[in-house]
Amino acid sequence: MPKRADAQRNEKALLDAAAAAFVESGVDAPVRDIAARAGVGVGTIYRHFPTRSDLIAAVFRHQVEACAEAGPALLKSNDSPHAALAAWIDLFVDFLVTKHGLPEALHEQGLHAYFVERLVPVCGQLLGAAWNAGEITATVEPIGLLRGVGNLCIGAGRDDGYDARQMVGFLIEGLRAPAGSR
Amino acid sequence: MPKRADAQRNEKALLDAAAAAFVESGVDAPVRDIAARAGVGVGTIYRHFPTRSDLIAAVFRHQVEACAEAGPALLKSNDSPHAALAAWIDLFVDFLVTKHGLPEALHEQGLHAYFVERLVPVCGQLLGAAWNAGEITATVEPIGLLRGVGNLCIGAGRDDGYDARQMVGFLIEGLRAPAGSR
DNA sequence: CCACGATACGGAACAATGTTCCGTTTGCCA
DNA sequence: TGGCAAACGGAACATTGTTCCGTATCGTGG
Repeated sequence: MPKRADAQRNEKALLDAAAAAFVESGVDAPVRDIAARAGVGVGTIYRHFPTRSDLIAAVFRHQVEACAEAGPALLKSNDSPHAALAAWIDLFVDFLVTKHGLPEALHEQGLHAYFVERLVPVCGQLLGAAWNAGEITATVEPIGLLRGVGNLCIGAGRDDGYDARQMVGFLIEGLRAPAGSR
Repeated sequence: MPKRADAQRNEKALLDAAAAAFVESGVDAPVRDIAARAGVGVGTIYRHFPTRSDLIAAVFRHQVEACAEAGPALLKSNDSPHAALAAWIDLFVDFLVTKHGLPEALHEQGLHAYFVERLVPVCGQLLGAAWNAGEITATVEPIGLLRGVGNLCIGAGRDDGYDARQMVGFLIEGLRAPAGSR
């Protein structure tokens, strides 16, 4: 049976309010603020999203999806698999650095599971292709690489002297270094 | 004028208690737990260490100091400045990965300031030497590199599939990549 | 059109945590 | 030993995520 009309309305209002709050105050925006913005009580949030992480995941689902789907496409449109991997990671970084607080939130239980489930297979495919092409000789777990990149994005966009994109660039470039030099 | 005897005693008890709590529960150990361990009230903690970050900094001061002092020595004992840098970063990583929660805490205001103040100059010296030797061609801010390494250490030592040391290895190796390939 | 049961809602209440405040206790010196 | 500055303890406050339950609302069967 379909949800009640008010429930559907509230869910959408919550997603909109959360998105707005995340833009304005970062992903750490307090649950109460989001509830107030949506004009509902906190209980309503928790009925729709059992955990703050679930709400965050729901808000960003579309963008994560888009990122995941871009993987195979990049593999086709790039001559070198390593270049495709670099381009894909770039997309991931673009996504992360524009969401204040998301990279740090990525360590929360539920959110972490969601990102891993959706993105690790894609990363694995790109990494595997680069390995097969001989562009990478080290044994790297897809999940390890993604977590590394996610971690490097922590604190990006505070315009102090930290350039997450540059650091990710080094990391990806380092993957290519010949085994002998490591 | 020297501190009162009980104050001195309590400060030492607090440092010991905090160190023990950090080993057992990580750097996130609640202030109340530390106070209880030391047999003092929370007010006493705040009189000695205005902020939790100050307490953390105090507990690890010796190790940070040792790390900082190792920099110039490594520069002398290594043929290549890049190798010295790698060795020094290794020391830093060793320090971080053995302290549950420290890398994430590194973003707290006071703690961050302390680490930056003490370690950035050392990192800058190693980085400068590698640059002068032509082993690094990119322009990298010492603070950026340190933050990157610190970030990569987040979540290390939970023995899930994340190998912070490996990621840091890639990052440092990536510094060396010729400018044309970036 | 209305009553009624299932569904959903609101927000008070709880737990955990960092931090502040202030009445009380204690060390030290004259 | 008396007194006071220094230090103490822990209750109290603010901020969070989360849970709970009495109340309001929706939608359907009559």
